Amino acid sequence: MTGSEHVTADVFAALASPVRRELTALLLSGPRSVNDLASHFEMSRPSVSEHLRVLRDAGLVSEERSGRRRLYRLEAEPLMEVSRWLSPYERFWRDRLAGLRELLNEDGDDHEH
Amino acid sequence: MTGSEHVTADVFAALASPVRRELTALLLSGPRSVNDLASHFEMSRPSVSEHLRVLRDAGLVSEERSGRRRLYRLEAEPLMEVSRWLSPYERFWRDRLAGLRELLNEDGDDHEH
DNA sequence: ACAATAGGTAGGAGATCTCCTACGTGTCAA
DNA sequence: TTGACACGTAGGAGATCTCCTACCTATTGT
Repeated sequence: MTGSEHVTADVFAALASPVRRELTALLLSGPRSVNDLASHFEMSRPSVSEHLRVLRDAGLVSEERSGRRRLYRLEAEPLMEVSRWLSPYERFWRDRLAGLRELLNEDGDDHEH
Repeated sequence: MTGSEHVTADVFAALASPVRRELTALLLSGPRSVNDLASHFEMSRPSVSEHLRVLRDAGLVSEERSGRRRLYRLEAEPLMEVSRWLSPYERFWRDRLAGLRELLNEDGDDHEH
């Protein structure tokens, strides 16, 4: 049992591509159609479609059909999982920073005038 | 300028592999040697070395030579960058949850007895 | 000095990723 | 209905990833 690894698995893989991170960033401002999204990239529209499929498979976006267009919408859950995955590491670097501050305080004591 | 994309770039790619996420998890408890790390995997030690190289290139770990061993240590900075990358999305899902709560409250009003 | 230990590197096989162009499907407007 | 539009899918070329087995170097203990 790898615990949280199961769910987080392909979310990280999906976010590994700069194009897909840019897509999620574009969707922060609200749902958008494929052509709208594709217009922000140099690459062909079908390629953007494929990136959207990867994001969809990871649960990061959902699609809603509206006439002949499809609106892609950002989904929060997988991102919350990334946040949860990150939390032990947050504790880790907080401890590091705390240790650093302590060290600086000792140094400050030495140099008090 | 893609802003935060620059630094975050290969960090996400490095974390895309389950093996490498497992490696960083192992390093949470402190620095470890390569053999120590490799013993937790089915795969060959050279392959683990390669994964460590990817993590090192992303700045996620550093190596310290100690005799004939090399201790790998988790580095906080790249993880903090992931956290910073995540923060606009945190705002996004907080808004979503707030909207959901509001909806539930309205629903509660309808059902008051 | 020599064998054993710790670990990186080379080279390659096979899988996967990323992009393309062509083409198919559903929907709207005239 | 017919053409234009919005989008997905197929198939394939080339790059990259992931793992392996050699093999090499540096360090330690005897």
